[in-house]
Amino acid sequence: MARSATIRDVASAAGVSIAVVSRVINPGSGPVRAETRDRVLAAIEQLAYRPRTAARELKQAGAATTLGLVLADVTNPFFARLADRVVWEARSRGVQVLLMTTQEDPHLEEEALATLVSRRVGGVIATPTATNPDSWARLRQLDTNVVFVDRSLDDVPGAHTVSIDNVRSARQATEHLVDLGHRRIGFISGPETSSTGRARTAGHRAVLAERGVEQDDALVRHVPFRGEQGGDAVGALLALPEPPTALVVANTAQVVAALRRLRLRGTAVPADLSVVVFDDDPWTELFEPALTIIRQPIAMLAAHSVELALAERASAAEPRSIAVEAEFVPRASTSAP
Amino acid sequence: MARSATIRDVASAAGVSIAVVSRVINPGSGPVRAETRDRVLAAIEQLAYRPRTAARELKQAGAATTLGLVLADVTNPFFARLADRVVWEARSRGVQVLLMTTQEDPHLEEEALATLVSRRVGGVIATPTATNPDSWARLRQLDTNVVFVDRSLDDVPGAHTVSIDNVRSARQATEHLVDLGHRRIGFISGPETSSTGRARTAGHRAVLAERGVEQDDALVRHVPFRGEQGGDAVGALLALPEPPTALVVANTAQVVAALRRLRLRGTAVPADLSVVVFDDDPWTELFEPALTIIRQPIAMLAAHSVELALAERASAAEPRSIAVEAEFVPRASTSAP
DNA sequence: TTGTATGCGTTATCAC
DNA sequence: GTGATAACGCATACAA
Repeated sequence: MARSATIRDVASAAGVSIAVVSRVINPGSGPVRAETRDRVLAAIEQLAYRPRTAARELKQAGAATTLGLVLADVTNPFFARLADRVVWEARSRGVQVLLMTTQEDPHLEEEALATLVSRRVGGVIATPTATNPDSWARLRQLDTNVVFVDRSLDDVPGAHTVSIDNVRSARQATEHLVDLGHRRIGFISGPETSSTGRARTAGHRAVLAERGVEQDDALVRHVPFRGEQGGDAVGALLALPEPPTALVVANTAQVVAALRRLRLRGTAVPADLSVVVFDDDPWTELFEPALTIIRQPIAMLAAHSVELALAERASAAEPRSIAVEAEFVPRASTSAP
Repeated sequence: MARSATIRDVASAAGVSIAVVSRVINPGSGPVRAETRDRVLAAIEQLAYRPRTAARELKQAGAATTLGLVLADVTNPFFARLADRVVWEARSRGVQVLLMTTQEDPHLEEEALATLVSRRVGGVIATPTATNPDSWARLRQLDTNVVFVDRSLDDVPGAHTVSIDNVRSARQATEHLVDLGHRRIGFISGPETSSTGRARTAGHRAVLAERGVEQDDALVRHVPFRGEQGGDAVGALLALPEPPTALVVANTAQVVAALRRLRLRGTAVPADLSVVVFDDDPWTELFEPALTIIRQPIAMLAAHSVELALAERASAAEPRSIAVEAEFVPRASTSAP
C-alpha cells in the first residue's frame, strides 16, 4: 500500500545520487565503485525496488520491451501453440508479449493495431485478417517491425512474412493421394484473398496438371477461417453427383468443423474417403483412424517471427519472406480408393 | 520514420495549448468549446496522433491499462480457451493482456511476477505453480489484484480465487460411475499441493464413503500438471492385481497423455474401462467413443477473473472465492462394467 | 473556456 | 567516480 520505492528512495537510502543508482541498474552505462555498488544493491534489495517500465519506455524511445502478437483466435490449437512458442522466444530475450485477438474481424484488428501504436511496441507478429492499409501503414511509419506469420497479405509494403512452404506442402498432400490412385480429390482451403489459400490451391492444381488428372472447380472450396463453413463444404462436396474419394483440408482453422461433419455423416475413413489435414494436434493421432497430416514446424515459425520482430529497426531493411519446411506424416486416414 | 507526433505538435497545429488537447483526448476531464474541439480533432486526425501509453501510465499511477495473465502452458487447450476469453473480456474494457507462461517452473513464475511488478499492471490472473511467497507478497504489497484461476494456492493472503466447484464435479463423475455399477474406480488427479487436486480427490472419496464402496489408495494417483506422467499413471493402474473398471482423469493437463496410453494399450472403452474426463475440447466428441466429460464454463471463469483483476483496488477488500458450476456431460465412454 | 507550470520515474549529459 | 539537471510525453491544479 505504501507508495512503492523509486530510484530516489534507493538513492537516499544508499546515500548516493540517483545517477549512481541508475548506473548500477544498467551495468555498462558508467563507472561505479565496487563498494558503492554493493551499498546500492543492498538498498535495492531492502526496499524491494524495481525500476518502472513505463518510465524507462518513456525515456528511451527505442526500447522494445514489448511485442504485439495479433492472432485471429487463440482457441485454434495451431495459434495457441504458436503463441506459446512466441512467448517463449520473446521471454528468452527479456521481452514481454501483448496478446490480442481479432476473431477475423477487421474492425477488431484495426483497434488492436491502434493500441499497439500507442504502446510503441518493438514489433508486431500477426495473422492478418484484412488489409487495413492505413493501420499497417501507420505502424510501419513508426518504424515498427511487422511480421506476418502463417498467412500474409499483399499491399502491405515493408512487412516480413514467415510461413511454411504452402505450395510444396499442398503438393505433397495431393501427390500422396494421386499416388494412391485417387482421381477426384476434394480440397478445402482458406479464402482466396489469403496468400495461404492461394498458395495451397496452386500447389494442389499444379500436381493435378502434371499428373494429367482432370480438374474440377467444384472440388475446390474456399472457406473463411472463421465459422462452421468447413462442415458445410464437406457436405457440399459429398453431395456432388460425382463425389470425391479423397479430401484435403487445407484450412487449419476449419479442420475440426470438417471432421465433425464427416463423423456426423458416418462417412467411413479411409474406406469411403481418404483424408489429409493441415494440422498437427496430439489428438489427430488419437483420432480413429489416425489422421494423415501436414505437420507445421511451429517452433521454427515462432523463432523466425520473433527474430524479425525484434530486429534492429533499420527502416530501410529489406522485407524478408521466410518459408520453412513442413513435414508430411502419412497415417491411417489415407488409402487407395 | 519522422518522430511521431506528440501532444505538443497537435496543440501547435490546432493553435491551442496542450492542456486543451489533453481535455479533448480525455472527455470529461474539463470543458472545451465545441468549435475548439473540432479543430483539435482535425489536427489529431491529420497528424495521426496517438497518445503514448507509457507517458499516461507514468502520470496516472492507478491506470490499469494492462493485465498480466500468467498461465502454466498455452498449449493446453483449456488454458488456451481461457486466454482467449480473458483477452476478450479485457479488451471490452479497453485493457490489454500481457501473456506469460511458466511451464510449471517456479523459477519462470518468479521471473514473470517480477516483470509484472515492474509494469505495475492493474491486476494479474494466474494459474499458480508454486508458492513463491515473496513474489506474490510483493505484488500484493503494490496493491495489485491477484486472481488465481482454475487452481489456487494457500499461503497467499489477499488473493482471489475463481474456479469450478471441484468437489461437486468430482462427486458427479464418481456418482455416475458408481451408479453404473463400478466398484473399482481409478482416479488420476493433479498434485496434492494444488487445491484443485485436493478438492477433486475429496469429492471422489466422499462419494465412495457414502456409497459404501471400498477405498483403495492405490487407485488414486496424483500426477504433476506437466510431463507425460498421466500415461504412466494409466499404465500403473491397469497393471494393478485388481485393475479398475472405470477411470476418472481429473487432471486436465494430463488428459491427452492418459488417453494416448489407453489407445496404445488397446484398452477397449468402455467395454474394458469406462472413462470420464475433466476437459471439454471439441475433439472429445470426435473421439471414438465420444467421451463423457466435465465441461468447465470457461467464459464464466474468464469473466469473473477479469472482473476481480480489474476491480477498484481497495487494499482492504475482502479476498473473494468464486466457484462456478461445471456441467456433467455423459456420452459414450462410460457404461456398466 | 483556455493557458501555464509542475511532476510522474527514468536515463543521459555534463560538470565536478 | 559521482552528482546536479534536463528531457521524455502526458495529465492536472491553478491562474487568467
